[in-house]
Order: sequence, then structure tokens, then C-alpha cells
Amino acid sequence: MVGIRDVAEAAGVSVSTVSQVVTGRRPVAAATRARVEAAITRLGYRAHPGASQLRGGRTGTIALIVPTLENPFYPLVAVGMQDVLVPRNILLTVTDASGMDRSASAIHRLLSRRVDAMVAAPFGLPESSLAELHDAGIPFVSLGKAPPGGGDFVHTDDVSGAREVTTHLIERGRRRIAFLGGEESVVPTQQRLEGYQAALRAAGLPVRGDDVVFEEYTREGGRKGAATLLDRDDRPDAIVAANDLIALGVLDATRARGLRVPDDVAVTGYDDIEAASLVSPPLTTIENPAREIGRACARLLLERLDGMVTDVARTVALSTRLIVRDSS
Amino acid sequence: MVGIRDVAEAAGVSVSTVSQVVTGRRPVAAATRARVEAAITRLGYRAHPGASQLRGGRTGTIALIVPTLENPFYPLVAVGMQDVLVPRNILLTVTDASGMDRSASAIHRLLSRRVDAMVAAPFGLPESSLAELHDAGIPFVSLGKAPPGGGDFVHTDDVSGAREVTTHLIERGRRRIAFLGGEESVVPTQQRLEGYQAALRAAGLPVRGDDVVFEEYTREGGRKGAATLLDRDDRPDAIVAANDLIALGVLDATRARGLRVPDDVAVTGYDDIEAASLVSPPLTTIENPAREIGRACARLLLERLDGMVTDVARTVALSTRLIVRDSS
DNA sequence: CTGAAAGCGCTTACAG
DNA sequence: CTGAAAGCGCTTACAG
Repeated sequence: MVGIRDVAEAAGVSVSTVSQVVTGRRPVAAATRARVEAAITRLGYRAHPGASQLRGGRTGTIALIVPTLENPFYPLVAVGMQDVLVPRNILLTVTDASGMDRSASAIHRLLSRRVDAMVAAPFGLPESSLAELHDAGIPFVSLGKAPPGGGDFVHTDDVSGAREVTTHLIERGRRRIAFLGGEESVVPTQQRLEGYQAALRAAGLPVRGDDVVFEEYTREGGRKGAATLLDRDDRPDAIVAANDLIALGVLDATRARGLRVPDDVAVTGYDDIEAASLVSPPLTTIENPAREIGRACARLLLERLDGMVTDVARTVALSTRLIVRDSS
Repeated sequence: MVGIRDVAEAAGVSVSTVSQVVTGRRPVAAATRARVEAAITRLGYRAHPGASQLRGGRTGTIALIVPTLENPFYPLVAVGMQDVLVPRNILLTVTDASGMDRSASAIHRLLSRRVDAMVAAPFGLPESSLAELHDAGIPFVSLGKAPPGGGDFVHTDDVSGAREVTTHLIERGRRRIAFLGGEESVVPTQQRLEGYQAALRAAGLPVRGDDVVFEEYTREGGRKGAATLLDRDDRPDAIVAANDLIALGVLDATRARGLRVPDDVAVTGYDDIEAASLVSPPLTTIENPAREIGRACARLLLERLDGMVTDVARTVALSTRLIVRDSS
């Protein structure tokens, strides 16, 4: 293993000087720098991250915690973060919290590893984890939900997205529009519900409690919720699903019942995952810019790490886009 | 920041003893251990990973490099690795190599970070990177392709999978079966091609060079390849696509030409990504156990890190499964 | 612009 | 079974 001392010797300078060249934290004469750099290349020197960390403080690692990697939305968030982090030579570690007993333990684990900053979708996180996160004092960006104690926060405007897709259904002549959400406790669900209701009200349509059903954010949840909505005497003529996976489940249910989409019932999704355009009929949905979301998260974090921002909590709201396909 | 010294003081022991309790590398009297553990809990002590690393050697981080995270196969590999690594408190860092100029730089970057071990799909990797990897002397598992210099290797039996799906088409009465691959240079392509040819030969069918086309492993690649195959006078009555994304592109092409699937042409995929069951008609394909693959990779790595295995290169071949749907 | 020296928080021989 | 001390490979005041 070649260390900083070997480089210093080879270049005929002190270890301090080598360190300055490597970190760039102090000006070094051009000639000296050149000699040091030559030695580094020749010897194949790489700084030992543990040692730098011990003195310098940072690990150069940022963590992302997602509810699941099986929803293709989240890998894309990771890709967006990498877009920003790789040029800065910061490592990204992604944790699928569903694999852990709960994401609380993921946070604890990551904090023990001294990650420099963290992004997490804090759905269902216990207070104690949020507190632990806060005590750690590292930059944190919340994904999709305003952090309880305040703090940086990236989301898409779910209210407006859901309003847009619901309004689209109204314009197409639908009058009895149901809402099929994922977990009710989760903020995006609440916001999408709010947008849906706002659109109904704006059109002078009644907002009926029994037209709103909550299940899980999965295809199976969509099947179950659709069963509730479709097996009634007065079934709705449209279903606004709170994400694409749910909408896919709704399509399964319509197929099983011999209902035609959109003739008998229109169906819309949310996110625009790849499957949305593949299913039959292709799904009308709201594009949720996952990769952009990832980029925004990483940028917020870096600005804090660089000390360019302090105190003020910032919110980045990314806009969505209605994508009309054949299901509506 | 509470350090090992604070714990030692609080428990009335030496720092060595605290270290032994934390690492478990030396027996400690039960009573002493209890006092130390109490102090650790009370003070909220966490070992500093940089310091441990500096002395102990390992970073507790394992890297996975994938060609892309947009193919849902790869996030699942990551999830499988986490299944094994999380209980061992090892961090996984996932790199999407498409975001980097090339995966060569990803390897260099990760090696500089002193990851303990690495998994990579070495498609298109330059010799120099493989050499760098070898020089680093860390455990390495190759994904889907035998590493040129020999070494651990996890894959599914692509030859047998492709033979199985091709045989299935023959049994359904197809006689003129084309193969549409991704990049020709890549080993899975070659193996799937081999399986396809073996099935034809076994059935006494001719193996025709012009029935084999190579494009990219994307939906767009499938569209282009299908155009080549379908716009001929004597078009095939079935297309074996080398992965599901390609098959989805083939379906696009059939739709654009008004061809019925499977009546006019049967189409099969490979991998069984979620979209395969969603597209219309649902795709006959070969299930590729991504999560199991991830688990196998992590296990191989851990066995090396634990020193349970030395020298011998090991190969794990996971079996595939034919899934018959409506496209064939 | 550069160097000598202290020290970051641990682990690990070494000694008892 | 436990402790005192050296040292891992860096960075950073401090001094010149």
C-alpha cells in the first residue's frame, strides 16, 4: 500500500505539501504541485478514506432511503441523485426500507456509518427516528412529505396533478368519479385526494365520501379497491387511482368483470412508470419527474454541505404533466 | 461527540476493554461487559467508522455496478444483495454505470473508496479496469459473464433458458423462428443465441443466418430489429427476443404493421420484468430470478470476506423458468 | 510557499 | 481477564 509518505519521499517534499496538493485546500507552487502529481500518478497513490475522514470529518457518502425499489419510481430517483453526486465524487448508498423491519433501523444504521447527508421518504417513520436524525445534525431532505419539525423538502405538486387529471375526466364527460388511494395516512395520498376533491367542487359536482377508497400502493391494492367500487349497484364511471400500480390493479379488475375501459369506466394513474404505456389500454396518467426529483434532492444537500445555505428550510416543488392515453 | 474514551471513563475500564466489547474480538468478563454496554447505551456511543477502518482495515461497504437502473431487473438484484448484507450491517452502494462516461471510471472511483468487495456486470469493460480490480485484491463477483481472468461468477443458465423458450415455440407449431438479440458482443446474447440454435437443431430445423439480428437491449432496439425481420417477403412466424424490453419493442412493431400476435407472429421475451405481464398480449418469457441472483452474489462475497473460501473460482448458475402467456 | 509535529478515534500486539 | 502504549494514514494549526 502506497501512502502519503511514499509520495512525499518520491517528490522530495513534506507530507503536508502532498496533502495540500491532494485536497487543494492551500495554494502550492506550480512546480511543486507538478512534481507531486507526477509522483502520485507514478506510484498509483490513493488517499485512504478512513484516515481523511478521521481528520477531515466527512465520509463522502450520502444515503437514500426508499419505501421500496420495486416501484420503478424510486430507482429513477437514485439515478437522478447520482447525476449530481458522481461529478462531486460522493458515494450514494440506497436502502430499500421494506427489507428492514422498519426504516427506523435503516436510519440508525446509516447514522452509525456517519453518512454526510440523507434523503428519505419519511412515510410511517416514528418520531424517535426523526429526532435521531435531527440530533445527528446532518443535512436532510424529505421526499414527498414536509418533515414534521420543518426542513428541506422536495415534492411534486400532488394537489395540482390530481386536480388536473380529475378535471380532464370531467371534461370528457365523466360525472361520477371515484378516488382510489394508497395508504390514507401518507401525505401524497391526502394531497391527491385534495386535488381530486377540488376539481369536483370547481365543476359543481358532489363530493361523495363513499366514492373514496383507500388500499395499498400496489397492484393488489388496486384490485381490491376496484372490487369495492365496481361491485356496487351504482358504480362510478371513472376511477382516479393514486398511482400507476393501483391503476394497473384496477385494470385487472375491470378485465375480470368484463368491463370495457374507458367505455364503461375510465381509469387514470399517477407517476407514468414505464408499465403505464404498456398496459392495455395504455394509461392516462400524471408524469412524476422521478429523476428530476432525485437531482433536486442532491442539490439541496450539496448546498448545505457546501455551507451555502443555513437555517432556512427550503421547498422544491416540481411540476407534473398530464399524459392522456386511451384509458380515459 | 462521545468517543470510546468517554465510555471507558463512565464504565471505569480501559479503552481497550471497551473496544473488545464493541468488536467482540476478545472475551470479556460478563460483569465488565454489562457495565460497558450500559455506558454505551447511556451515552449513545457509536464507533467512528473512519477510525475503525484506519486500524481494522475494512470499510464495511460493498459496491454493485449495473449497466442501468432503468431496466427493472437490476434494482431487484440490489434488493437481493441487501437481503444478505443488511443483517451483517454492510452498506451497499449501487452505481448506474450509464451515468458515468464508462463503468471503468466507476470501478476506479469505488476502489479509491476502498470498498471491501464488488459485484459488476463486466459488459464492455476495458482490460485495464479488470486489471485494476484484480490488483486491488478485493473479492469480486461477475454478473452474467465469466470474468476473463477467472473468478467468482453468478449467472442464470441462458443457454437452457433460450432453448426452452424456443422449443416451446416449435411445439406450438412454429417453423420459421427468428432470434433478435441485444449487443452481439455480450455473453448473455451469445448464450441465448446458442440455446436458440440448439433447439432448432434438436428439432431438425434449419439454422439460418439471416434470421438472426442484433440490436440494443432496449425497446427501441426491439422496434428496429423487428422492422428488419418483419419487412421481408418471407417473414418469420415467431421471434425470440433476447430480453423483455426488446420484445416490447417487437410488439410495438407488430402493432404498427397491423400484424396479429401470436396469430401472424409469435413473440417471446426474457427476464419476466413486471411489464411483461402487463403488455398486450401478455408476453411469454423466461423468468430470470433477479433477487436470487443478488442474494447469491452477496453470499459469494461474504464467504470470501469471512475467509471461508480461498483460491477456487466458483460459479453459481441459477435456473430459469418458462412462463407461457398469450404472445406465443 | 513549505515543513515538523500533534492528534483525529480507534485496534492490537505486548505485558501482566 | 484487563490495561498502557504504539500507531493506522491522514489533516491542520503553528511556525518560519
